[in-house]
Amino acid sequence: MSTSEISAGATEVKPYHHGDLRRQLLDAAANLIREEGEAALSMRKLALAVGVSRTAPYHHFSDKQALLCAVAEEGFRRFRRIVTTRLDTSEPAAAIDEAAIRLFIRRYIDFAVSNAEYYDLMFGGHLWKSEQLTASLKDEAYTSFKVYVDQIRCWQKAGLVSATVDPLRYAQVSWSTLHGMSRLLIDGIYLDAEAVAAMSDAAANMFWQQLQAA
Amino acid sequence: MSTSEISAGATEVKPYHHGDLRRQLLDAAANLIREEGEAALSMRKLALAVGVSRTAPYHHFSDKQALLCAVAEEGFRRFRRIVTTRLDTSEPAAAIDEAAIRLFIRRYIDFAVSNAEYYDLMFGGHLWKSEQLTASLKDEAYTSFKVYVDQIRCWQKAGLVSATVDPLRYAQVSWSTLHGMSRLLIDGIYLDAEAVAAMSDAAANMFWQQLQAA
DNA sequence: TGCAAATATAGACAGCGTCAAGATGCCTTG
DNA sequence: CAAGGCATCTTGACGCTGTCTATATTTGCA
Repeated sequence: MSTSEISAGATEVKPYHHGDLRRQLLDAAANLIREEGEAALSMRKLALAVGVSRTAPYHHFSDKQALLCAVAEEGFRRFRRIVTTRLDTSEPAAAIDEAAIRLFIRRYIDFAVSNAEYYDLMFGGHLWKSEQLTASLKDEAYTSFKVYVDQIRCWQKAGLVSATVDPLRYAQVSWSTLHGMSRLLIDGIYLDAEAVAAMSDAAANMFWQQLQAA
Repeated sequence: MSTSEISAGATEVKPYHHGDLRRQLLDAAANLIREEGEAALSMRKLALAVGVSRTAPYHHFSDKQALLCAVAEEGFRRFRRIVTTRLDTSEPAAAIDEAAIRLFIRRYIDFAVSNAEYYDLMFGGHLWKSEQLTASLKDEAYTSFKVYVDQIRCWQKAGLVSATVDPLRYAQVSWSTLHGMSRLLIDGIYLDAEAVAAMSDAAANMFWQQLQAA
């Protein structure tokens, strides 16, 4: 029973050239990481999962690292789409109160937890320490942060935030909080899933208080 | 030129039984991780570095995981020694102000950054998600956190901290901030080493404000 | 003295990332 | 329509990894 015999009977013929490998590799990689953890991802398993030989992926990604970078970029794309919707629904820069911050925090944490396989790659040391990360990825990350800082500057100019707040420092510290909560949850150190909402709200309270009077 | 000939001339004889393997493995592991990163640590390189055969370490640690757990435990021991000195120098629970918090934060961040090889293992997902981490390690971590929460409760009872603060939530959020800052620095995402002090102080200001009036 | 336990060793196996050489199909240019 | 370059996919190979098994050496206790 050769492959061609099977193919003749089946609807799928599986041509020599896959045609959509790059896309499918990225998706399969994200799935594998989500289900079995980043450590369990191997190029060989990945190739097997997609149904090609072990070295086929190397025609689309120079490296395992390059593949992981590409997955991370995908993650940043999703991240931007979710987090930048924080203002778009309401007025440009008019509405900023504790509830708005609460919503933003919940969105951030929710993204991190439910897209842990991407978040790990995006903000994990593995890629950032390697010096091999794509320039575009670096830009993407820095831009995201800069947008956050500028947002605060904007609120400050509009008199919605205390003038004594240093936007850069506030951004660094508050992002640290969000990142820390995300990491502790993802890494399984904070286990109490019910407490997430309460923690988020406590953080919102702290941020808001800081923004109002420093 | 056989080994025994060398030994005859040298001061070190290198007996069949090493005698101090476990200790030296732990130290060498920490050094290797510090110098080349956690990913670069292999049991074989470790054995080579200490001067024994590749399987010798398995008589002291059942697993690579078990060895990493032991290194992490060592880290917790150092951590406790450094961080719990926050009050011991001053009065029991009398002195608590922004300066004290600032000092505590700087100590925490400093430990994390200058002992990154331990911090990674102690609070990294690698060990915690694996379900294999030692019970004693888990206890050690939970105890550290509980001490932190109790400290705040104590201050609150003494009227040094606003009654509206929820000690548990505050502890969770503030630890998240410290952990987040540490991770971002260790992972090379926050590169500006000069900003660390400013960030720490900004965090202290935020914590203090929260503790005073919630 | 002798025997079990602790400790060290070499050998072997499957799995990993990745390089090199060869096979196959697609697309363009004549 | 033919030819041939190019992207893609394949198998083979190498050195590295964690760890199992079987064997050797040493220590310490009966």
